[in-house]
Amino acid sequence: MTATSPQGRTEMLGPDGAPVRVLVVDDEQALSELLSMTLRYEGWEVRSAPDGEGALRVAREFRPDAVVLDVVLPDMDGTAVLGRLRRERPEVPVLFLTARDAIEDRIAGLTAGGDDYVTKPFALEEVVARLRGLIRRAGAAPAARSASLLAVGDLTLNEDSHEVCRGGQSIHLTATEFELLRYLMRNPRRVLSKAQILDRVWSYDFGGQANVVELYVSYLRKKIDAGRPPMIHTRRGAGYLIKPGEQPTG
Amino acid sequence: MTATSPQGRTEMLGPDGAPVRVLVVDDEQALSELLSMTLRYEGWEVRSAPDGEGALRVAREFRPDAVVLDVVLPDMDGTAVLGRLRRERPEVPVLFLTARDAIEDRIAGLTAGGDDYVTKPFALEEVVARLRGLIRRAGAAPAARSASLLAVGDLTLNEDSHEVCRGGQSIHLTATEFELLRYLMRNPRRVLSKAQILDRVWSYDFGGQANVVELYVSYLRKKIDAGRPPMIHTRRGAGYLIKPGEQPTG
DNA sequence: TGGGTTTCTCAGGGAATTCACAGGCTCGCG
DNA sequence: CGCGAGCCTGTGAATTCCCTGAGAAACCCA
Repeated sequence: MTATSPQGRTEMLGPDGAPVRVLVVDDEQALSELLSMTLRYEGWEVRSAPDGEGALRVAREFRPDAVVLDVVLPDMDGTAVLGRLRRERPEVPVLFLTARDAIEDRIAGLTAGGDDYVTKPFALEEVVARLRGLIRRAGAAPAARSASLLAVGDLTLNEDSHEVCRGGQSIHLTATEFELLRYLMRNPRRVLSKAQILDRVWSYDFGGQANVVELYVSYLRKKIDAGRPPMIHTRRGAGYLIKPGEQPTG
Repeated sequence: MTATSPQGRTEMLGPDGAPVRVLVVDDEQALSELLSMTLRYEGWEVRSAPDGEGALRVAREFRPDAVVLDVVLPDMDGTAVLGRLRRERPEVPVLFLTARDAIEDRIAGLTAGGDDYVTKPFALEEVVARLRGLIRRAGAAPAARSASLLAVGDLTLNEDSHEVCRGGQSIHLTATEFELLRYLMRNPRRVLSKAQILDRVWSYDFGGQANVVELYVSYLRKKIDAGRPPMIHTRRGAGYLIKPGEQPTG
């Protein structure tokens, strides 16, 4: 189900070893494309539809392993799409996209069966992570729904419990700090520019100063690297990267 | 996917073994030509368009493997071009060109998946490097997105982590030093004139003295060659070249 | 509604980097 | 052997880039 490369980056495969298929349903074209491209880059096969009817049509022949579904669609509402989708593919997990101020209990109703949701405007890293979680849990036998654990050196990050430890010691992070660390840890030993980080960790409509990234790197360092061999490194003029703290080798 | 010529220069080939096709979209003619020339010299097949409409027309029949896209175009903005481009070629990676001070609000959310960007004024070597990265990663499965490693003798340069080692020992370089070394190492055993180096490693609007090149070669030697068989050589009146340090064959 | 938490802006300070300048050195040629 | 163009490199100034403290605004939870 999951293959690990020499670099430690993992690629998800479907039940039959073929790439996972994801259906994106959203009527905002720009958003739909942003999502599709991002998910493709994760190695998934992606199809998209702009409305409920289209979604059902595509789903029938594409047979997706997961669906990203905007709750508000031009022709029918999320509940209806979900219902008719489930009639044909009862087991497919769904990630809902919803406005921030959506009615709470309605979402609760929608996501009853192990589904999940993110609120707009979302961070791409968030969507990818949730979708990975859904797919992983849907594919694994109920007893074997293992947590997905990222590790770099003596630093570990549990994507399910949001637990972060360094050297066995638990560390509390805020949501943004966690997201940033996850992105770094999913790309160990790779220089990530501030703009790249901004694009993936902050919501797509963030219009603020680029130095929030610096700020949050600073926060992370205080919590992760304090009094220890530093793992978060600055490449001046290029960006940041995370790698195991080198033990002084003689 | 990558063939090595007798000189050690590597040439990229597309998925089908044919040369990689790149589409350049920029309305500044001088810049567009500069880019096209440079990319052609890399061994790629290049077409260009001055505006969004032209870009879409060319893309349709040229079927590029990658696109270099100026965010600001006369007829429509980068987002619109991107959207319509993606509708026809969903998987094509895009390298955005943007003004330095437009990073925050324009690019945020634009660089989905594997896309990337450079800010004007850029160094040609930077554009080529990023484009190579995009094409390489777009062709590879996510798990196989290995780092691209340049090596000359016992000197290695990792383009992902920006790590440079000689004889297993890590060496810290500044951004400009790194860029210069990369250019040298991508052209081992080949004499590069100071003018060539200036054109590729420094931004195209650099207006300073030509002896910055001498200066930075000097810096590099101190870090790379210090107390070791020299790898960076001067060809008086011609330029510089890098080659493996000869072991004294006495 | 109120207090604690989190996110983010702003600005000052500090350090790394870039670059010009200029004097000294070297190589190659006459 | 001596000269001059071309190259090397020390010095130092200006700049850019990054870090971080302080505080305002937004958010969350009871």
